[in-house]
Amino acid sequence: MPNPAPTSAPKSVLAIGALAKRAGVKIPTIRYYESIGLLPEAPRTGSNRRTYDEASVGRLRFIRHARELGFEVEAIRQLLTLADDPSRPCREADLLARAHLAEIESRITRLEALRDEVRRMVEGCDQGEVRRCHVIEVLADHAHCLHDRH
Amino acid sequence: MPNPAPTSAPKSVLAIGALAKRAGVKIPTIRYYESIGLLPEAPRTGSNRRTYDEASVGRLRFIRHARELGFEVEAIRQLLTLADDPSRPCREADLLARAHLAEIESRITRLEALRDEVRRMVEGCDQGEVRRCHVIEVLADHAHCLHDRH
DNA sequence: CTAAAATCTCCAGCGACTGGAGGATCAAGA
DNA sequence: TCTTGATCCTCCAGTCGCTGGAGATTTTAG
Repeated sequence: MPNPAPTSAPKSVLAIGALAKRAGVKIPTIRYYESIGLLPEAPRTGSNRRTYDEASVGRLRFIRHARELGFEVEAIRQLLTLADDPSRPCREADLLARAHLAEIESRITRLEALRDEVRRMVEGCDQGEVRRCHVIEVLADHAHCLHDRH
Repeated sequence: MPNPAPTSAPKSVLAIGALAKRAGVKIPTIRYYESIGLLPEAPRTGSNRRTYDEASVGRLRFIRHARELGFEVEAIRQLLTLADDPSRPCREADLLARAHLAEIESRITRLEALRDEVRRMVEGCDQGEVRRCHVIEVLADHAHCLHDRH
């Protein structure tokens, strides 16, 4: 009895380990995402193992990518809701991303001030005794700093 | 019965709340620092309240400042050990700070890549439907990104 | 004297995972 | 067929650096 669609694309049902590899996240992270509702509850095999498909890979990659871009889980939850309903206006996603952009820029600014501070600190060190150590001095007294806020 | 030293310079013994204000940290944070050994155990009054002095203000400011500069608690612990012994060569403090500087610079670089990504994402949005939303697209597919690593 | 403010200890929670214990199940080789 | 090792399951505890609440006590101001 010939198979109608011989070796027809193995349907690609993935175990959690395979999904983890494909999406580049650790297994416990996947279970964690499921537990907080970022991923839907995966269908189980008879022996209670989670099963995934290609769509899962996409969704998980979406999440991972958003996390790498620094989005918080709550923001991702909103983005996923948006992404799941393609007919909605994307203004919300846009606003989310814009807020995130502002946050990133602020972080960069603060880190640059910080970098200047630490650089000054390191450059002022004459490698002598701690007694005269610029690093220690600066840490002990904010007045040595150029910036009020780090 | 006259007091031998009548109101002689209040010795400036600080309660935890006063210390918190002077050093700019919250009260539970002070207790937390004590619990992890960043601050020594404070001497107590008869009624079990912690007491501090000017030196405590300095030490706590040192810690807070180092935290603001992004040092981890473990690094601060080391720095405090160094600062407490002014006769030691400051090479260790210098190395610590240099390692920290490298870390900061790396963070800035990664954040800049991230910022470019998100900026591109936002600028590509035509405010239409999610169907065509650049933000969603980029998040769904890393291939849209300029950088491999964020 | 009383009422409010400050402090105490203990414990739980945040976010975003990470890892281990102890047990079940699967896939492959001898 | 048996066995070994890999993979999976759940549950729970730990990470880091705090933060805040409950409930009890003590200090301070009016």
